Amino acid sequence: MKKISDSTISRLSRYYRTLGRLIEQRVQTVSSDEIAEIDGVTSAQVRKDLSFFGTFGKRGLGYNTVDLKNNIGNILGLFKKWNVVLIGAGNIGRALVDYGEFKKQGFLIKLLLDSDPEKIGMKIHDIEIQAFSEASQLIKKNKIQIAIVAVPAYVAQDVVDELISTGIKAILNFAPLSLKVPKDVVIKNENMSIELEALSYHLTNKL
Amino acid sequence: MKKISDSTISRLSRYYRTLGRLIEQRVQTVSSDEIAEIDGVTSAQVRKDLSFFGTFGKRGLGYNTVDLKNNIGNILGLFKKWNVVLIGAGNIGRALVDYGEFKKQGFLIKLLLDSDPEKIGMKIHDIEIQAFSEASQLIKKNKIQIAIVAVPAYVAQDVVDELISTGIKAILNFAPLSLKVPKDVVIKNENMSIELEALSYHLTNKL
DNA sequence: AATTGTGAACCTCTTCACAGCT
DNA sequence: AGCTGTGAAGAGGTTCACAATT
Repeated sequence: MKKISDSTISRLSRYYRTLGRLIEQRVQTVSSDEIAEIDGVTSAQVRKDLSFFGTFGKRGLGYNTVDLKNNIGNILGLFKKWNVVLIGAGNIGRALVDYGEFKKQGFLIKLLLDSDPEKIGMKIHDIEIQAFSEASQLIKKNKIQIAIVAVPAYVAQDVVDELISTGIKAILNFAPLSLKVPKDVVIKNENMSIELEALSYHLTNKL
Repeated sequence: MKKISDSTISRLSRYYRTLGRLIEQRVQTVSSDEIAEIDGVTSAQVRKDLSFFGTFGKRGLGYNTVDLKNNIGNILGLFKKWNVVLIGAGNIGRALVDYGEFKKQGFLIKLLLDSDPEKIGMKIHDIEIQAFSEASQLIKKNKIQIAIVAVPAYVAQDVVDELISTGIKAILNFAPLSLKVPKDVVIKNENMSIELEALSYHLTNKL
């Protein structure tokens, strides 16, 4: 399949949510222009993004909201269930377990690992914290496909290396540094500090 | 000043962290090649990013780590203190207050606002939760410059409109939808679901 | 000899504009 | 008449490659 840009994928996620809200409002048909307006992009962008994957609209009429949402859901693989391991039971880790949104979308946190002996055996929402040293067998046993890394920066690369050696191919990294992964592994970074620093930059230089 | 791309700004944040780690390791001089290698970009990219703001290196020698870190810190405005209001004392809000990293970097959460009467008066780490209805005067009194929005999607646009009317020009949004802001306001989105969905896409289509 | 700083070439993503359906 | 789908044009970002400097 042709290489699709990251920006296209993240816009598809946004259209998907937008369609969800439109459907809640009983809207049955929508034009690329309307989606574009809601999500702050151009209508050509919306049509181009969709065109990489097929033709989902009717000329002259627009898109059926329910159909388009299902099509995007399929493209993104959102109707599957994904088993997730979360490494690091600190503040961020805890918030992520609490955050119900993931579960609703099919990302199931099955495993909670930490290296701190004090934390092992404790539970967060019915999930018991287990030792990171057991990662390899637990990840296999629980058929985990996605890892969320919420550990301090100085151990993050080691944790990721270990995860990759157990066969994990998709990682969401919260540690504030760039991690090295082989090119068959996808890693996405979530870094609140970087976004805050972008705000700092704009306040400093634009005003 | 020439328009600098968002990607340049976020790479500068990453170089800044990398330089911090190098300095901890007593490294005094670094080449664009070494920074590039650590952060997974090309050396030309590093030099080009820096060139928008000045010339910080010595040909043949590279960059002094401490000087370069300070220069980038100044560019990003990281040596200022920023007063931050956090709207929404739910899971994410709570984790953000707990997360000590912000404070270290000069982002001071001064104000915690929520609309839930049950929560008002409660404290998180010495910060009392106050009513969002008081936003306007509290934001002015506390000289707040940055708002972090961690409220449910369906109220996020109203919250943001209210914040903008009080004069806020920089917003970090955790609600999973696109928000409309005037063009003199900077808004950055932090959306874990979108990154997870990108992982879902890659697992679904690449394997 | 090594490494920066940068114009030019290159590549990728976005927007335009219009033919083609409904 | 209205709106999609898309090739072509345009804009923007990245990499190349080399003169300039230490």
